[in-house]
Amino acid sequence: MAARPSSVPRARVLVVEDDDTIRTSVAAALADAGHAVDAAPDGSDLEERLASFRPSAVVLDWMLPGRDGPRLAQVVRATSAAGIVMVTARDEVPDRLAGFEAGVDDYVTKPFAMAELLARVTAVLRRTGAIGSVVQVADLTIDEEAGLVMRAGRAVDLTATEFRLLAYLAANRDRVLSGTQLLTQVWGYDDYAENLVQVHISALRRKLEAHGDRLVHTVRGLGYRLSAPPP
Amino acid sequence: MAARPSSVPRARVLVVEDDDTIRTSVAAALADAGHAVDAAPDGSDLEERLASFRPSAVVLDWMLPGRDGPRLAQVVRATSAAGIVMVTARDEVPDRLAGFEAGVDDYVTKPFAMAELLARVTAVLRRTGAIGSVVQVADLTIDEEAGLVMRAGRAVDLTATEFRLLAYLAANRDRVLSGTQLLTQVWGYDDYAENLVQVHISALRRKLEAHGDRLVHTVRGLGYRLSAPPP
DNA sequence: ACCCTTCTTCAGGCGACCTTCAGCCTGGCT
DNA sequence: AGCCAGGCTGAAGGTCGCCTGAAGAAGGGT
Repeated sequence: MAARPSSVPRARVLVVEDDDTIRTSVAAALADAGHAVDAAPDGSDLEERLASFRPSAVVLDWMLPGRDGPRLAQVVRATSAAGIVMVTARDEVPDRLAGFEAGVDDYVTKPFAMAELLARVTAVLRRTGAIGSVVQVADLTIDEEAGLVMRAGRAVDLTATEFRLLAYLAANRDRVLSGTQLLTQVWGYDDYAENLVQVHISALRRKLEAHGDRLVHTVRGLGYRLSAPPP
Repeated sequence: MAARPSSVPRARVLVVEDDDTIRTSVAAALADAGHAVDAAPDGSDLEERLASFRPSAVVLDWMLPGRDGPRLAQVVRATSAAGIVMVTARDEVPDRLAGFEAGVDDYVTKPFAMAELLARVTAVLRRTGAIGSVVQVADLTIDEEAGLVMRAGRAVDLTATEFRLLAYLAANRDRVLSGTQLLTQVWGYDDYAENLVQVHISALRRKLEAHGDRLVHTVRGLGYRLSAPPP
């Protein structure tokens, strides 16, 4: 297997599959793609594994001894934010619908190409935010993984808090986020701390909008929103 | 189209597909599922549609006249946070991989069951956290969660009170709401404050009907009603 | 131990928004 | 046509939320 570039993002992935051959090969492929992998033949100790291993994605077999796929999918969704990729031999439309109803993010039928499973797991990881992706808003570029922010081709120097604030705004671009929401999500505070958010928004604007239009919009009475300026 | 309760989860979905039959049926199915839908036969004006319609998900054909799927997928990812569901007739593993490399979230092959496409779009919407209560009346779209109001594809800037007023009218579309009712439900006032409501209705109309027909109708002696203009 | 950066709190000032008022308009009735 | 109640809207005052400079507090590095 070829050495992979060191820039490939890593995440923790849990594999639950009773077929030994499939389980080990899937686990090996995921590990080779740079992810940390945990594997189990059934879902008997799923809760514990979720709690200790804290996976960002779960590859789940549909037919399992003991509790089956749908039940387990609900457990995963209820107790973690992990994405779920269901793997199954059943390939009828009603089966797939049942899977999506149970809350899975993707559905792959056996036999499958390992590369495709990998691609789908990667897509789910990207979407759940487990992989820091590059976000672009107008001429603003935010590279979460590298911790880099650029505006109109020029690097912008942000403090740690400012960066987290901007990253959260970017992850929810075009949506209004209230002060309380920002405080809990960016700072982790439960109670509302006056104008803490205001001050940091202000600082962010000063740096971000030094050489460009307004990107952080305030929606009076509601909160703030990151979006491209109107033409 | 059947009437639906306004509490059903909804979002904005853009469909780009050159086959007229498929495009209209997909658009209809999505609309019937309660989503606000925009559709285009090709990706020529994709940027504009993304900027104005601000979809939370894009259903994208792989083979399109002009710029093709992968190119368009990259445009979507670079300039918006929308999830992407690729629809294609090509069903070889390398094709799928190319799709995922381009950054799509899911991949459906023709022919597909409409229910499955819906399920996959829903899964993507759920994962992107885009499901909220979106209400559409004629060419007016109200996204309560994002705090967004759009008329004929253009964002409308409302104050907090105007937004609450419109949201309440929309939640009770096609029903007449008295001044007192609006005052208690939107303002929380017990006593009737003269023409407070009138003034705000007036402001709402000025902004809403700047580029379109009348949507807020006054029913003399009874109150106001939000409904599509007669054809 | 000191300094420097960053985070947080405080207070003043400003502007947008809400509300009221007054005059004009519209539609329905006689 | 004329009248009248109800509806509409421009203008103005006051309030409240937001912005920002400045100073204190906390953490990290030398």
